[in-house]
Amino acid sequence: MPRPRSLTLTQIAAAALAVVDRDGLAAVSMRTVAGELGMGTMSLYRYVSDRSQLEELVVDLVLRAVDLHVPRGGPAKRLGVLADRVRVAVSGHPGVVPLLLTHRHRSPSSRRWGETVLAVLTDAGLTGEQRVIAFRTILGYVFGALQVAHFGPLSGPGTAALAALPPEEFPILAETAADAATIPPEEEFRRGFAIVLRGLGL
Amino acid sequence: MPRPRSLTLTQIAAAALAVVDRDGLAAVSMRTVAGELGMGTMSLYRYVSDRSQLEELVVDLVLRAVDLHVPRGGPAKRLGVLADRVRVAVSGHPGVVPLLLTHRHRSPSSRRWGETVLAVLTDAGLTGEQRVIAFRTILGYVFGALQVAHFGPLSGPGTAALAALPPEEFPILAETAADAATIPPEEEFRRGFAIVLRGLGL
DNA sequence: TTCGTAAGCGTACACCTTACGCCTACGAAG
DNA sequence: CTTCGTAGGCGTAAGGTGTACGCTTACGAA
Repeated sequence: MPRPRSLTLTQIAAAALAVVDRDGLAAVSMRTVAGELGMGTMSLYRYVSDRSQLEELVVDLVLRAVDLHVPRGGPAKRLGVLADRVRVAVSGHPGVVPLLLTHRHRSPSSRRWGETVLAVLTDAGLTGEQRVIAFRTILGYVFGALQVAHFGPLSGPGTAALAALPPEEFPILAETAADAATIPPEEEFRRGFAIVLRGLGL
Repeated sequence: MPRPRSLTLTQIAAAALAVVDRDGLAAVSMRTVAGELGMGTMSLYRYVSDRSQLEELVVDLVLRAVDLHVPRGGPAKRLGVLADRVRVAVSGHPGVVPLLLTHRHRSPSSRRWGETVLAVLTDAGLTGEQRVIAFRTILGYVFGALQVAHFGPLSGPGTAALAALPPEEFPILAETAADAATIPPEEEFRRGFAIVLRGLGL
């Protein structure tokens, strides 16, 4: 009966994500996103109640791109693939990393990914406290690795910045930064996750 | 010759931290922090160039409280203690977690902690790429665990919220949330870190 | 006592989120 | 085909934010 919606929440999220990718996270505001959609600022509030909810939508859109089909193979293989898919999805939108870190917990896609990971863990024979610890360790590593990859002292622009530090105060850090420069990000992520998996006995 | 400074950067950071602890991160602004110090808004800019730099100061203040004396024991014991000290320091100021995640890489205290961890790893016989991966995995876990502990679906308020979810879509997540409720945060952190250490062969 | 330097602050501006109320597009009912 | 109720879209405005600029003033050294 009433007038139908002209936009979906996904379209709104896509517009916000476009602004992030093009002009950076700092450029995101209710005005710029509304402008991206060709509508007035206040019209956005017909769809989202809040700026925070808009950010949530963006996070969910990025995480929705993660394929949740569990590949064939042992638990280690399965978990490795699931984790790496998150890395890939996020690496395509580096600007949203700060948003991911603070809004991930409210994203349905994030929860679905968690459910999938838990299914693999359960399938591998884990239950009770063991499963809780394993799950939280994996979660911690995956999002911690994303944090480190984008804000870390040994990755991306951080590595170069670190090399310029006083080597007398940070001798090993400087040396390690030099070593780190030769390892591509995916390899770092995968080898780090392999360590976690080994610790889990999978 | 000129008029001396009346405040130190540490005092500024402490004032900002006090605002965070009392009124939450959202309450932090140049005005409120200046008010906390009993000075005008613009006076703050004599000390920091930026809001971002103010946040950096807060992060560094929190991390400065981490004791960097390496305890006696094997590498696992040493790293476990160093990691847990970060957890303790941060858990006293939950409001700064989002700041930690985004500004950690510019904090000198954070770098000093990293140098200390690297020294332990070196002492344990790690070098080259192996050391890079080990370091980044530890870094990823520690800050990832902080992220998860404060924004996670299985911790703090998140656990209860999750239990209220549709169990038909997230059956294992709901079950795991119930299991998680009985494990105290320090134990989760320590056992998760133990998994990482085991994976590292330490 | 005088003077130069930098501390501290008042004002102002651009921009942000968002509350409120008007106009209008639309689909269903008559 | 007309009418009407609902909700979509937007203009305006208020309150809060970061910060540029320039004035006043406290202080230490000469």
